[in-house]
Amino acid sequence: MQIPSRFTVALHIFTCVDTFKDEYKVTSDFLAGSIGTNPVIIRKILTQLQSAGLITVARGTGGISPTRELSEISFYDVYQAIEPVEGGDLFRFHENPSPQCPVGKNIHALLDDKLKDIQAAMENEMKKYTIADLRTGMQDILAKEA
Amino acid sequence: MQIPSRFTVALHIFTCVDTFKDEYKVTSDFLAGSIGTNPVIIRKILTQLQSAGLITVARGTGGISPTRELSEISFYDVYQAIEPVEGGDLFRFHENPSPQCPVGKNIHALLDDKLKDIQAAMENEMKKYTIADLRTGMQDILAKEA
DNA sequence: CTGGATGTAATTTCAACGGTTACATCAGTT
DNA sequence: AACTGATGTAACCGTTGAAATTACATCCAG
Repeated sequence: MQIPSRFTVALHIFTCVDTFKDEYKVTSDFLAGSIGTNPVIIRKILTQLQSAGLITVARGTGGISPTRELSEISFYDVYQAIEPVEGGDLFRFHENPSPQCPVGKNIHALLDDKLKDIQAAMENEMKKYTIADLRTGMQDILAKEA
Repeated sequence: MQIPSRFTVALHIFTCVDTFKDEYKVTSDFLAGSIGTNPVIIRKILTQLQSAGLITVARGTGGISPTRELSEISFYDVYQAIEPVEGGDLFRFHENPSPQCPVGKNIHALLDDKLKDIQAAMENEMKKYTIADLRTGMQDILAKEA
């Protein structure tokens, strides 16, 4: 099972907003064009990013603004904003291990900390990258193209 | 989206096989009882573990045996055996970024290596744990219970 | 050859993702 | 005040995959 494309779409949104903020009015329609999807999909993701306090969205006129310095918005922040899994467990656990079985009774105690370690390793790596990296990375790419 | 419970089920299977190998005949029915699911689910997972070369399963009489030392079977080995995603990408990418848009055209170049880093961090942590850790961990738990 | 076990196809249920239409709401502009 | 263009959101659909279940063919030790 893969982490849904909402995550890469959200990163794409941040990159577009920063790249085009002085050049175009970056609306959900504009973003949908760049990303290749439906404006409603974009708006749903924008709503999630708003709820997480990462951006503000102006109604009526349109316009998306990050609420903090881009270097203070990590991939992990975006991931947490986008992923609806309550509890935040990366690994789904089978729900009915037998309480009669010595192994079934203790399998959670045995696995939980290890699974948390693995998840933490991923999340810590996510914290190392920020939207500012996307800004500079895209600027480099576009500078080389020109 | 969560990684499916097949993964924790597979780890549960390995733990049961090791814990009960001298005490019971560990069949798919037996395992289904401990795990709290259907024997066919177990058999499908056993088939995947066989295909990956991690275990052998005796037909007719039943019986499951790891093909290597438990310390040589990592969580990552199990994960790879169980997860059917071709290419093995953890992050799903939106499929139609616009080739007309400067950002859309370059978003893959911008993100791919970063996503790979994050995935690698998770997988490397998975390689640190082995089935031998489950053996000793479960033995400790059961020793304290007694 | 028979009983108990695995292998596997077929089907069902359920949930989530992504897409789409439709419409209410909002905020500048004229 | 009405218009215009944008966001917010509900409702629905199609597809996919997970997990469960039934049914049956196949295998092999005793």
